[in-house]
Amino acid sequence: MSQLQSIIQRLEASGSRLTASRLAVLAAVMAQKGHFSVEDVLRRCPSIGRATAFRTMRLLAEMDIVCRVLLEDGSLHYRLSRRGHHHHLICQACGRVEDLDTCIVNDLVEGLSRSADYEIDGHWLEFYGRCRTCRSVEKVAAAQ
Amino acid sequence: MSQLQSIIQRLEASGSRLTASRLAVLAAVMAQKGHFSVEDVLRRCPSIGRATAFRTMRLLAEMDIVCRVLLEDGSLHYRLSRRGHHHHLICQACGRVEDLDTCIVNDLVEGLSRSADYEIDGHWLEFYGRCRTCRSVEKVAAAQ
DNA sequence: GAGAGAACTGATACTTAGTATCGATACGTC
DNA sequence: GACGTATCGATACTAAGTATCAGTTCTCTC
Repeated sequence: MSQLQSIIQRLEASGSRLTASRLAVLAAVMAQKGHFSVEDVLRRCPSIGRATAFRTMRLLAEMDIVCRVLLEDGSLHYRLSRRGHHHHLICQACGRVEDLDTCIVNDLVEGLSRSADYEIDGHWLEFYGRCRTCRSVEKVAAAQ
Repeated sequence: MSQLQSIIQRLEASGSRLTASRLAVLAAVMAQKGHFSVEDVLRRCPSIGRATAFRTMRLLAEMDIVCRVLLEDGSLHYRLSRRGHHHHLICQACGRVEDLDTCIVNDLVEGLSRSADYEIDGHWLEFYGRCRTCRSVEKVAAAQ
């Protein structure tokens, strides 16, 4: 089953209607390579209303079909999601996002809950840096 | 030396002028108990221009006098900063923020740099939950 | 198939957070 | 005092997202 089919199944199973607008947004989302803003989606689907785009993105985020990516400047982007809780490594040079397979702060959360006597039920974690490819390119450029 | 005096010294040492507006913003920042938005500062200093408030907060953030606090909904607040890189534990019930003494992801960053072959030079990390006080209050309320 | 009700739509106005611009003013230095 | 720079508040603007609303489409029931 293709990724699109699987998403469509999940949408239908949740009781949401599969409308033309939603399919258009879905297609735009799947056409994006890395992370993107709602404005990017709107640019790809100019016939879709602004409110509908935001509504649909919120729906997709709630269903864990897309996930939110927080950029270093604080702006919020989206990205087709692998399912389940995970974190991102974002290349500041090319914008490419890598998913971290598991949530690597679970141990930290447990330790903190005990030591700080907090009930921790959420966290934000994003890493920023430079991927291998961009680093090699920079090295080559610097050597010239 | 009081905290205010120390901040004033740092501002002067950086070559920034110590104007009435900046002192007013500083006073408003120090009067806030937890995290706050620029709008909160503006409410406390109604005579200060909007642009000036944003400018001054940016200056204070750059000088590490305040730090940015990312709320779970993605909105950006500020908070009088302990110096140096650190993270926050934010109580969703009362809004209180606790500072985590050290950056607890340094080891993670190092491991990731090696395993993912990334040069990691920044990260966002915030924890959300319920502090001890709020949890006790909830327990009492639930028992009644 | 008709009708009712819910889900969904795009248009639009609005809110919120932050930036850009600009002429006025204050300050430091000579 | 003159001059240059830093800073100011007012204001208009932008970007991102929400609220509202009348119209449309879908689904369900009869």
